[in-house]
Amino acid sequence: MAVTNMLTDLKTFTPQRVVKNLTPAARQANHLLAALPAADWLHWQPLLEVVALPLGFVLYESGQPLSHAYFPTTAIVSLLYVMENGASAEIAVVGNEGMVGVSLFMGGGSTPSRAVVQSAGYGVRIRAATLKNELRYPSALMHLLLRYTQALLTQMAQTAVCNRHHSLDQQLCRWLLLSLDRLDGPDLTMTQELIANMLGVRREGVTEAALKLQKAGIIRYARGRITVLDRLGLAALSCECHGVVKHEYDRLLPAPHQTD
Amino acid sequence: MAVTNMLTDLKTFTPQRVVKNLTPAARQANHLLAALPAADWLHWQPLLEVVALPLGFVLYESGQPLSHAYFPTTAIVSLLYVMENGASAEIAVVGNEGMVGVSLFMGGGSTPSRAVVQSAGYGVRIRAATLKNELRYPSALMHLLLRYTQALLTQMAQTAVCNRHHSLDQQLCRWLLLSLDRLDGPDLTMTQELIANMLGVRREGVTEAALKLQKAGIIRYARGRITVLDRLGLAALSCECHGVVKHEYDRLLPAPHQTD
DNA sequence: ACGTCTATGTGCGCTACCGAACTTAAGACG
DNA sequence: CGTCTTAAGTTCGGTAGCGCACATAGACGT
Repeated sequence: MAVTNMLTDLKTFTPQRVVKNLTPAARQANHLLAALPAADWLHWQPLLEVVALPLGFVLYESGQPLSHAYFPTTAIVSLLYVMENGASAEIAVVGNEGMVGVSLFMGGGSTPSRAVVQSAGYGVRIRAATLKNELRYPSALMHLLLRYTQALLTQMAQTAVCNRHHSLDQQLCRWLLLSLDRLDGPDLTMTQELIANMLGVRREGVTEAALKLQKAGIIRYARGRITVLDRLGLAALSCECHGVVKHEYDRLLPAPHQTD
Repeated sequence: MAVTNMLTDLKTFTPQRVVKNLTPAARQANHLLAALPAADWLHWQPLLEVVALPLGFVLYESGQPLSHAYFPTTAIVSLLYVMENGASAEIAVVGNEGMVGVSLFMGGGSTPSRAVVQSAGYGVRIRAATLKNELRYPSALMHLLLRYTQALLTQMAQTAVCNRHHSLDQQLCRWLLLSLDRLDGPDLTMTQELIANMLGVRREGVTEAALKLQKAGIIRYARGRITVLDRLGLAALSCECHGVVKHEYDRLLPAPHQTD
């Protein structure tokens, strides 16, 4: 098993605190926060702070207590599991639709996985103790987070099934779609090496799969920059997994009702 | 991809209502119920009923609203995902340590997976509407269930990783250990065909793996009856996955404090 | 006792993916 | 401008698991 794991070699950045206040824009940028009733938002707002999340930043480490919960806005975070021998696999992706650190309100305080920033950007965070304290009684956010957790559960289940039954080609398509859903444009900054770590396969395998996609005119890429040219083509080549997960997210977390 | 799926061919039994009242024994038989403070138990007891769960009984179907939540006592339930082409894979196992139907209190009401009785036995159930209603406000059971859900999350994540990285041999060991943990004795009633469906592999693959284990004197089996002779041997051949999951269950759901 | 299921064992060619070693080429940086 | 680093492409032998076809052998009903 490949013990080479780029992710473990990356420097551990500390996130840059951003001093500017939470703008309404920052709120709208995360679907969970955006879905909060206005009254709740007024309550939560002073407890939140915007932080930069650089590529490779580790939000929490396997088994370690979480210091904060994060609501990504423009960043994408991978939940990944690193095994004893160093091999890794992504078990879920979190972007502006979700939250990192569900174990905080589930009661465990930690999980045997690691959260790493897969695509640099910004997020909003809240102190672990604060969140725990605030969620002792039911609230709109609590219910929202529970529904989100169920969606996360679905994503993990689907990952398990996909790992078992689908080809690397299909999984690459699924992964690209999953990332695309959480980004603004069609471009992602991501080397094949990193994708291989996420999928838990060889880098060479990703190269071959990516070549096929490029030859088919579905993506274009060079040196860590991938552009998706044909989203529908991707979806056609992907396994059902992406669709199922997306559908479940839509069902559980309907488009944020605009309360501003 | 194998479209043969024994599980879909099994007759759908209706569970036999058991008239006798909930004895203290029935409560102790499920760890979650056993962990409830005595006062809470008095509250919940009249809402529960004991049911027989025969092999192959479907507790809930993918995407369908749940009618009840189940707390297995002697039965074991598989959460499994059936794909469009009929291929299947188990994403988690639930025995007397847990509960089937977490989506009820997570808020979704359904999940894109199926719950099937993998080992016949008994369980305690509660009506979906009742549970939902009772859990609108925080309670001991709610916190317990949330912690349990986090353990389930870990199990799913580990399944995903295991599917990716470990050999069929190792996975069979993991699966046997997972089942053994939820049974009284060292015997399980289970054909290789069914195990193959759970693991999402060929029946022949299971045959070969099982042969190795039998030749090594670790298990003995014949026609749907498997006896584990050497649990430590199993654990030695298994991947780390079983240990990680068990450890996390123990951490999140400590041994029930005896309140009777 | 006989035929019939059903569970298990076995062989065979095939494919996807692995592990390793190497090449090529595009930025980065002096 | 030349050098270094890193991303991506290529090749090759090995292997785990697949799909398929078929053999064997308990269990069980009549």
